[in-house]
Amino acid sequence: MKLSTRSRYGLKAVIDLAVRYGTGPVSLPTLAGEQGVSEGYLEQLLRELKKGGVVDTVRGAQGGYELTCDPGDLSVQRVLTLLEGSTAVVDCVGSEEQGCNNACTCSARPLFLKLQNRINEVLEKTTIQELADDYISQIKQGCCVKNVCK
Amino acid sequence: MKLSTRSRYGLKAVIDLAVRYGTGPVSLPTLAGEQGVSEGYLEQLLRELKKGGVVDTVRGAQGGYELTCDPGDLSVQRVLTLLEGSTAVVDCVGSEEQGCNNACTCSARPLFLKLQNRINEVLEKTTIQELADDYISQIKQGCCVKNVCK
DNA sequence: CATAAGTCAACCAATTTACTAGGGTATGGT
DNA sequence: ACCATACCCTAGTAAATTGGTTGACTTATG
Repeated sequence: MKLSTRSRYGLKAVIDLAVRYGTGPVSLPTLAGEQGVSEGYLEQLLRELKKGGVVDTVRGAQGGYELTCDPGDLSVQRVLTLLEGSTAVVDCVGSEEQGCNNACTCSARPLFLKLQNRINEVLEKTTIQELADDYISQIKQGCCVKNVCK
Repeated sequence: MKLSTRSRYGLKAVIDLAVRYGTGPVSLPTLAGEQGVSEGYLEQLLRELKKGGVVDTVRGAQGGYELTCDPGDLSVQRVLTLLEGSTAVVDCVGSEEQGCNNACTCSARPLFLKLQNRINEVLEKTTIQELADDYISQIKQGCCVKNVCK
């Protein structure tokens, strides 16, 4: 049931980009430095996000990454799906409906469906903007310093 | 975010035991046969469930496994926690609160907390009895035959 | 005492995860 | 022109996890 570090690092990078939305591209060294992740690893995650159209890049000096859309229009679901491949707890209740031909007699299926629904509700309704706002207000209260968290 | 086969096989075995609750022990070959899992593998899962006090065993001929309590008093949460180790999506929001000392400035933490709450709601409120009842009524409608599902 | 059945430890192969390394390409400033 | 900055891409790899299998042992029933 665990979320991979891919998802955690990637999501936090997106939130970072949201905080800086509209102020020009943010470089990989900046993003990686803030989270204590290696540049090489984070770059791979950002590339997935680029493929998925969530971030855009500017090459060359003074380049970097930026969100392609308003963070208020970006759901956590979309970000995690790109990073994780899928947010399904079991394949047979995912959006791709990978064929389990025993669906109707799988004794655990009703549970899986209910669980997946609740999860999707949260992931779809929560926007990156909300998380960025929460984060900013935490920072303003100045309780700690860094966003580093394994 | 995926549930392991451990959890799926183990949970389904427990539901199987719930369906037969009160009718004496069910043998490993019976349980394994019904789900198309190897006996060796399922045995490991059942052993965890025994350690956790969810099932009890009777050794020797005509022995087998049985639930230690009424399926109506057994939550899915309890079963999955034994099989999966923990149902936390990230360690820092699990019940053991494994120390992330940056909790207050982790930009993704509010999301993780909300997500975990919704998941726990479902897992704690759903009883094995409910799943067993659903399953029995599905079977009575006779749509397919087996409970085998990878 | 033979047979059915749970107990337990050890091992194994494949896959996934979480990275690292290193070479390539584009852009801006001097 | 040149160089520093920064994204682009592929490949490799160590460790952990997953999903098992094997086999020796113990305990009860008939």
